[in-house]
Amino acid sequence: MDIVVDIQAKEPIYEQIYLQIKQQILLGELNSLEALPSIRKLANDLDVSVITTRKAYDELINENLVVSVKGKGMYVGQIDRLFIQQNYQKELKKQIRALKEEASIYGVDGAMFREIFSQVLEERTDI
Amino acid sequence: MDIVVDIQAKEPIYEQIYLQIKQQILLGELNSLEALPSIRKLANDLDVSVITTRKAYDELINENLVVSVKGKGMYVGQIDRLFIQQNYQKELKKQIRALKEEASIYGVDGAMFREIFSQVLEERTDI
Amino acid sequence: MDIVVDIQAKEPIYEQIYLQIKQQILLGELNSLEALPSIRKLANDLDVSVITTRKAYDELINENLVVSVKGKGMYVGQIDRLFIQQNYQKELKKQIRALKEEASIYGVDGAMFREIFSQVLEERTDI
Amino acid sequence: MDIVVDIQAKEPIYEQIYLQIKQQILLGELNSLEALPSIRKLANDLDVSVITTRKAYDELINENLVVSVKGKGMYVGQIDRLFIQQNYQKELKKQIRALKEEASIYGVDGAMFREIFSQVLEERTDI
DNA sequence: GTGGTCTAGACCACC
DNA sequence: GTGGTCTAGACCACT
Repeated sequence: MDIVVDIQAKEPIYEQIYLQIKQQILLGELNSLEALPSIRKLANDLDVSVITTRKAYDELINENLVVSVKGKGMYVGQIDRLFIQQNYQKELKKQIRALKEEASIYGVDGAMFREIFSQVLEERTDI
Repeated sequence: MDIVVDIQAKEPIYEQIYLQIKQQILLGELNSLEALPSIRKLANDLDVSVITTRKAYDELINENLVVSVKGKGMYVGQIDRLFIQQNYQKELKKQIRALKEEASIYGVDGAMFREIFSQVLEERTDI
Repeated sequence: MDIVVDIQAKEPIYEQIYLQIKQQILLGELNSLEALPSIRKLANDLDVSVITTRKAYDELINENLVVSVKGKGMYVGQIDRLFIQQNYQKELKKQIRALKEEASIYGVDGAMFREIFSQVLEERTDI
Repeated sequence: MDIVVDIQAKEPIYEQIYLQIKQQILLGELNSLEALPSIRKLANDLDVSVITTRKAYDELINENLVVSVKGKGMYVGQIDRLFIQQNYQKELKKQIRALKEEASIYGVDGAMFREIFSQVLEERTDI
């Protein structure tokens, strides 16, 4: 489990932890039913408070990505990738809409927006 | 000057004010050197505290969009729209890249991303 | 009399007017006993309030650069250039000291300060 | 953290605080990521309002000299001293040029300017 | 009248 | 405990 917390970032620390675990689960780096570090151990490793790691796990449990087994620890849940992806698509649309609206403030119209978007999509992605 | 504040929104009030004035300046609805409502008048009109309108103006001054003249009032600064738009385009590209990377975590590949993007762009924007 | 007021400048308007008249007197562009525009005319020409031009003239009178003749108007005073220059030298030293102190904050020591100073002094001044 | 505020000084209190913290950061007396006193503690120690210390910190955050971490406190940012010093040197040159030009108005020519400058540089700085 | 500075409170989210 | 936001007052310099 590689997790890095950036104290300078504007997102809360618990969200950084939450996002990184979520990402590793979705990418298949952590497999279903695999054990995760305990709240206390993770807090210790990252040098943050127990409350912070608990909050991160709470969100993951809430989204069924992680299951907590009393007396044993935290485990990666059974993932329904299709469901998650569909949910994400709604979120993605929202974000694109927000971007488009912001762009219009700066005088970037639909055509220009599409052009910029295409440029980015055509960039080589390997570093 | 049409400014609307939603006291229930999660964005700070001063940010709402800041964004709306910024938008009107960037869109050219307010011209360079044109007078803006005074801190007190705006606070009164919007029924918020003087500190809140001041903070909004402070940010605008910080970005050189507004100049404050002691004893006279607030004025729209001399804006280089082209420069601002070019800077923004770089920022926009960064954000699209981040979105694309995030999407790949959720299993949304380039083609699907482009498809979702097109759907959003074709939405009617008036509502 | 060419006077320009910059509403965006951070110095008060009365000070801008004061400084420009003072400069023209010191440079000999305005000669001793020459008539100056009245407070009201100047206020009108510059599109500022009478109070503002009065304040500028008050300072000039205070420094004996201008004399006000009741019922007639404002006139350039008899200038003691040597006295003014000596006074200014004290002011100049203060400013250089302040600059030097500020420089030390940024890690610019005496030698570096002298070097930068020399570079500026050797610049061609025309243009 | 030694900070002294002079309530009688003409500079705003928040600026005094801002300058002294900035100085200590730039001089390396405070290291990157080191914790700074909290807004409340500093306000208490200096016997000024919380708003005043906040404004000082706000300016420092604005210049990326300080980072604020919600729920934890204020920390010294990661500073690129070389970059800052180089930027400052440009600013310093501008100021010296302005001073030189002002001096010429008062009849202080290049040689005299250099002489006055040398006198100041040779003053002992400890007092 | 205006903006610039300052005070003494308050509630919230986060750690 | 911390910083982020907000309120309702105040005095000053400038126009």
